[in-house]
Amino acid sequence: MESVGIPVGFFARDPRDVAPALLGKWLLREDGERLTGGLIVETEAYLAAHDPACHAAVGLNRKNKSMFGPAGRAYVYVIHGSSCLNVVTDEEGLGSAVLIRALEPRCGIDLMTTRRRGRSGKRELTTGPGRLCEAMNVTREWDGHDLTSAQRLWIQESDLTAGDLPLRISERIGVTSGQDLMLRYLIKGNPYVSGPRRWRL
DNA sequence: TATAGGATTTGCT
DNA sequence: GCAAATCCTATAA
Repeated sequence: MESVGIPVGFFARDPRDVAPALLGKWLLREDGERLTGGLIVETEAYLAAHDPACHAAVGLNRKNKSMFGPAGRAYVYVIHGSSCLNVVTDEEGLGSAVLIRALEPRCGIDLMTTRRRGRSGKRELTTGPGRLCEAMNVTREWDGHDLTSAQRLWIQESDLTAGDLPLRISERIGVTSGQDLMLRYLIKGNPYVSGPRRWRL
């Protein structure tokens, strides 16, 4: 597989457009000679305006500043002890992102299993935002990393076209505000989407 | 230094 | 399906 990044312009638009377009794309991680990663199957959009659940809603601070940076960069935060990976969207300064919630694991399964401390269940590897970060060794240190760079941690095109995949949209998971907003995007029927089975049918 | 809270995960019923 | 564990972060004292 050849490493090719995605142009910044893909990310520099409304997260409600970016989030569904990311479905079916690769999220890859290379450290040393070891490649891990998979196909994105579930995302959530966090909006720059009128979205109380978005971390940018409180204004720019030390923790969320990368959210206001250039599109295509990583925004990594920690919650309940777990890291979560986002891609920054929109024009610089607005403060929006897409949370990557689940992958279909494809590369470096063994290494990801090790990082997940032996949890080898098919849905225990990269199903859930905290789990996929643990499996791919993504921590807060990756905050601000350029995900268009095709190096070390990046997103790239696959053979799949997001528009051809069966799309389902729902409320976001876990948020305590803005629950009514339909901003979660998933590949319908994909077994690696988080949550109970009925939520992905 | 103490405390509350959160875009989670896990285990048990 | 639910509740507890976990644990970092921010805020206040």
